[in-house]
Amino acid sequence: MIIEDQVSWLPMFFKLFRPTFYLCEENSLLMAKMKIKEKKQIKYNAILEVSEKLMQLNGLHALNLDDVAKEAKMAKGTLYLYFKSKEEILGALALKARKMLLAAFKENISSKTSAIDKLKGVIEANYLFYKSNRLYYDLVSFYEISERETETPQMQEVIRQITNLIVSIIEEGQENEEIRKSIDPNVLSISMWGMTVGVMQLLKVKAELISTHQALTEQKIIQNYTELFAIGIKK
Amino acid sequence: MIIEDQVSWLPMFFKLFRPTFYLCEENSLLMAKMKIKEKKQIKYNAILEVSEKLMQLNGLHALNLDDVAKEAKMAKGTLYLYFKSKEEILGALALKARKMLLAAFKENISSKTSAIDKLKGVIEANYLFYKSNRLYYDLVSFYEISERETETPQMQEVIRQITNLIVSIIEEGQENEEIRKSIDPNVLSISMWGMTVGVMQLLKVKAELISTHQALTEQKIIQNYTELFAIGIKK
Amino acid sequence: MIIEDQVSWLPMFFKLFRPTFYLCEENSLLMAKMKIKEKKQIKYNAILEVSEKLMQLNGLHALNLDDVAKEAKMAKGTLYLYFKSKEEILGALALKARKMLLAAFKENISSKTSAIDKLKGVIEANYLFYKSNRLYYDLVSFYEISERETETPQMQEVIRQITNLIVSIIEEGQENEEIRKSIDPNVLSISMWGMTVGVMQLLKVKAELISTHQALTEQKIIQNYTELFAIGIKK
Amino acid sequence: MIIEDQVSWLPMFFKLFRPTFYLCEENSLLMAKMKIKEKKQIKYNAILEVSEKLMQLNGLHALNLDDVAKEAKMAKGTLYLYFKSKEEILGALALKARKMLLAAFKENISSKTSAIDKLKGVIEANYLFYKSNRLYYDLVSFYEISERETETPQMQEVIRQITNLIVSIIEEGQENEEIRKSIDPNVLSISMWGMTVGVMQLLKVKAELISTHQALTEQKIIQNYTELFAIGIKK
DNA sequence: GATGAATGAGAATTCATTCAT
DNA sequence: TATGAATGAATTCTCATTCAT
Repeated sequence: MIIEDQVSWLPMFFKLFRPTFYLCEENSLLMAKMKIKEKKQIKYNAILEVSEKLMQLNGLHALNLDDVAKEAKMAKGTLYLYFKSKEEILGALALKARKMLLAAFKENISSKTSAIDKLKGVIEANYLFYKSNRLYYDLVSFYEISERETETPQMQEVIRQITNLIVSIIEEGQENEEIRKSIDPNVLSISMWGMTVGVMQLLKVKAELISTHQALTEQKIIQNYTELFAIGIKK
Repeated sequence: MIIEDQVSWLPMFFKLFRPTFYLCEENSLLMAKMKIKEKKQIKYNAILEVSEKLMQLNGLHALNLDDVAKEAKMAKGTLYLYFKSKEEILGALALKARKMLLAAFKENISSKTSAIDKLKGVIEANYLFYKSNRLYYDLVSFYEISERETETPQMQEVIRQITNLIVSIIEEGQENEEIRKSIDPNVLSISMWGMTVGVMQLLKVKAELISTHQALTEQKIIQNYTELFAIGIKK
Repeated sequence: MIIEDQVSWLPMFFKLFRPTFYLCEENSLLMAKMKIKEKKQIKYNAILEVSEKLMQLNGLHALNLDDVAKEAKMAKGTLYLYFKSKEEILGALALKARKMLLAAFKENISSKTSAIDKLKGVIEANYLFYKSNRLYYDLVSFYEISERETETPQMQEVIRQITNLIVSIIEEGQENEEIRKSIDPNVLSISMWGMTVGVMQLLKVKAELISTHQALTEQKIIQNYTELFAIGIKK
Repeated sequence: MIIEDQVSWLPMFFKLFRPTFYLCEENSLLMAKMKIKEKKQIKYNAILEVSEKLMQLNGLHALNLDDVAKEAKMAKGTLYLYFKSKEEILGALALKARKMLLAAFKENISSKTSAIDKLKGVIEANYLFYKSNRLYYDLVSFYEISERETETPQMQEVIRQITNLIVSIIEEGQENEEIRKSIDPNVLSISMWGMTVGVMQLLKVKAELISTHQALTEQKIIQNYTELFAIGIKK
């Protein structure tokens, strides 16, 4: 590196300065680098935030890079410095959404002791996530219900973590004699994921029907599903 | 139109035929009307058939009215005499798909005696329908998992019939002491629909994952889901 | 067809009118069809003319569909009703250019009797074509000097005709003992084509050099090339 | 720049070295200047090498400054310190290509004694150059067949040298009574250049046609052209 | 009823060049 | 010198819908 080279012709006694020198050099370089990184991160985030905002206004599919650029006060080309394609923007948000969901699961589980309560907690967390982060929920299910070829390894990794989390709860439940041992944890994990996403999706799509039908409320449906699931897996 | 214009220059003596013409007017008018209706129906169906064919070839979303018109040997404008919009074509096919699904449910149930077997039959029919009519299944779930503002009353009606069918099975099961009475049939009906669609969707989206994971097969997942459901509702 | 059907219930005596009727019908239909075809042709030509004009102003490569649409007072989409792509516009003009060149060859040859004079005529026609139809010449050589994958069969056909024309002149010359028989007509035909295009291209590219160099004129170069060629092939 | 800045804070006693430094100043300044020039040259060359490499991979027209910068491990802006524009990079490479071609001519001629053999040698060298340095050949002909306003004096100079070389061979041939004296050497030189480039271009563009046509091979065409040319100019 | 030409707003992506640091 | 983020015009192609005939 440039600096090293220069240092090599510095007279011996000058090297006394090196410690201080390096400290401030290191700091200033580091700070400069950090500033640049931060700036990049800030713009990166700005694009995501604007995209999110626009999607919240107009829906997942109406996202349009012209609008994003305009709203983010950037040139359209600039977007492409941060994301290779529109798809990548969606992907980044979907990744974020999945991570949020995983975090929500972990959070909701942490206070539970029995395996079945934990699984109920996962369903509940899913529901709460859906209720409080509609766009993010949509992003999760968008990639979950459509066959995108564009799922990145990172995105798959989060799903894997979610799956593993559920599988480990199930196994724990089987060891504790809470859950029937005849059920393969992998199979249960995936069908639970399907059922849960399906029920949430239904709440979303049939929101109007549900709100007008006296016997139906979101809570009742969730509760019914949760109980049914719990009974179904119990020993 | 050209023909009308020509008729207008028909010579006087041609009007002699009018009396006879009038005599059979009622019938002929009816017949004419029927013919017209039939003709309309024929074209209407032709458009749907062509659309279906093209969607089967290229997928749900690749449908393109230029191609439909060309394939149906009509002008593009003609399509708009039979359907207000592209959306309406999709809607009509989705309606057909729902009707087919309802029929499949009824068919599969007919041989079953116990309520729980009937409900299992519904799940099975759903799966079989998914396996054998991919496009129609897609059409059902496309409208089921996305919030289309374009669901027509007719489409809702079929869903109502499906719901009613399931509700009545559940009620029958409760009377027979097969199914726990604490469950509200309406609630169960809707959550069953959600779960089932969700699990099917998962099979579709995660097909690759499932096929590469040794512990997973479509059958196992379906079976696991079905059993879990059956146990969950049993008395 | 509609018209046939109606005719079928026309009373006998009305059929007397048919001849006249058909005549005018036929005429009017034909005329309508012709009008439509003509209209299409007019627009098709308009697009080509506008493209040609713009290329003449800004060069072959600056052609831009926005400008074409604006200049032709059409919507951009309309262009795509007449041409599948920008490439096709270029191709159509290049085809026209090749046809014009072939015609120029034939025209210039027609008055010549000896084979060598005919070949000289081809070179001369090439030069005259270049001088009087610069854009078209560019279009010919654009496709001739760049490796387009987009040469259509039609375009290749014209080149084939040009080649055949030259081959047949050479063969004729060999029969007449004008041209050495040791030369393969196919080989000569193609190298003649290469040389000629090359010399023209040079005139074009080095126009400035030529005009400033006292010993050089286009005519001298062409003449020198022509003679050299003639001597080179003579018996 | 960083280095300058640091030097400026060097402690006083470091200046003791300055006398010595001054003694050799003239030299060192020269050396420094040379080093700077060399450094510049190194980067300049690096850019050209990378550009060449990328063009060899993807073709003449696919060159893209983003890629160049990345591959050369420079910032994109840095490219503009060494070249005013992308065009200038191409120009520099085209100049190199022309120089290589001139060198190839000289090399191939050196062993020949008769003027006609030398001219044949030029054609042969052209063909060999085309066969073995495709990119460079493309660069030569790209500037030779398209009217770039960007031909620099340097580039023109090389062409002048090529022309002079050929002119002098022709004159030599005329003195030796090998070549007809009626031909103006300047005219012949330029038409020979045109023909030769044209035939090579044809080999390139019609490569497929040639390879599929039984009567045609590159060698036959070149040979036919060469002979025809030789006969055409012979006394 | 039927036609099909015309529309024109989109939409995604590229890239040579500039310029503040 | 060197950087590299930012620009933004440029460009091709699509397609649901309309409307004059």
